[in-house]
Amino acid sequence: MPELPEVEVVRRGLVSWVRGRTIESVDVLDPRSIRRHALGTEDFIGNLEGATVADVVRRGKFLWLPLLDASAGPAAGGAPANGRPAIALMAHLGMSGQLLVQDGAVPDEKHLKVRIRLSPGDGLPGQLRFVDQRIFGGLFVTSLVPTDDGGPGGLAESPLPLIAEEAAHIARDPLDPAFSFDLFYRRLRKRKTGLKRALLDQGLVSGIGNIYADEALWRARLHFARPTDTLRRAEAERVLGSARDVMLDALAAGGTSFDSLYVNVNGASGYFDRSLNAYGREGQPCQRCAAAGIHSVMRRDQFMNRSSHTCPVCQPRPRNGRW
DNA sequence: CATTCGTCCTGATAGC
DNA sequence: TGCTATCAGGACGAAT
Repeated sequence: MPELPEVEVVRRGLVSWVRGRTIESVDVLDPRSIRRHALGTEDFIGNLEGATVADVVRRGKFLWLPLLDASAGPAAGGAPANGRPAIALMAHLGMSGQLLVQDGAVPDEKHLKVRIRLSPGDGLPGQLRFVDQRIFGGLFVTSLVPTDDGGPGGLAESPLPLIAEEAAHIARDPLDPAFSFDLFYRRLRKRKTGLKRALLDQGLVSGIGNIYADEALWRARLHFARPTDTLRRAEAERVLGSARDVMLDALAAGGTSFDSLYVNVNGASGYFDRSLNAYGREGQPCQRCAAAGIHSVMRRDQFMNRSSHTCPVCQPRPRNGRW
């Protein structure tokens, strides 16, 4: 389940393999994987073929490749005179999406959805492949628009102050140097909802999914149903700091691979799942309580149609909790 | 307006 | 063995 650290691992991997290369041809093997491209398969392919990958940029869990259109100079019309990319290939990995850099001789993956053939590079693999089992993820082409907040964000600031239109509503993430805690806290306090709902809301803070939400809440000793409008500043700082720390740890470990669906661009899994303290630990002792000599068993609750893992001792349920 | 809910999907697994 | 039911969940549009 790719969340921010996993997407960032993919982004870093892609940069060295695809930046500066030209898209020669595209096969859409399953149109469901480009359903967010409203104009259809032909238009999708037409936008990509002949374009050159200028960069690989991320905001939250959205990843995109700004494209330079070689066929369209100022004379061809439609292209920006300053030579800046106007469109991007957008990717979201959803639940099970993978972006793999593969040699063309490698047999098609079972769930290969889109194949992108790249211009020959010096010993570089020839294809970028989008593989997705559950089809919650997808690819589409989108416009690049000016950002109103200084840049796309992420860990590697793009030199271009442009953001993919479909990612413009997404908030900055806790690892982003330009993330504003004050803005986050102000907006959090106005919400009438539970803390985990807020952490999962990509418009408030991005990059956090179910796994890292549970880990951040556990580290901060806060319950998922805690009403956001009662959170003290120190508590909000604690949970945001925990989210940042756990995602930095995961990034250093190459990402989490809980069920082997997530892999980096070379198909290798991260190993952060060995370090999880909450997610998937139902019925096992709470590590923090055990270290303090207290007996406590991690529990799992259904919440928002997904699982939430908490320690009943160090993350007590609030009396006026909001599910 | 803010918030919550239903929907999209497949494969692993449990239970009979 | 082979069937069915259940579960996993990110993001968006619809509903409240």
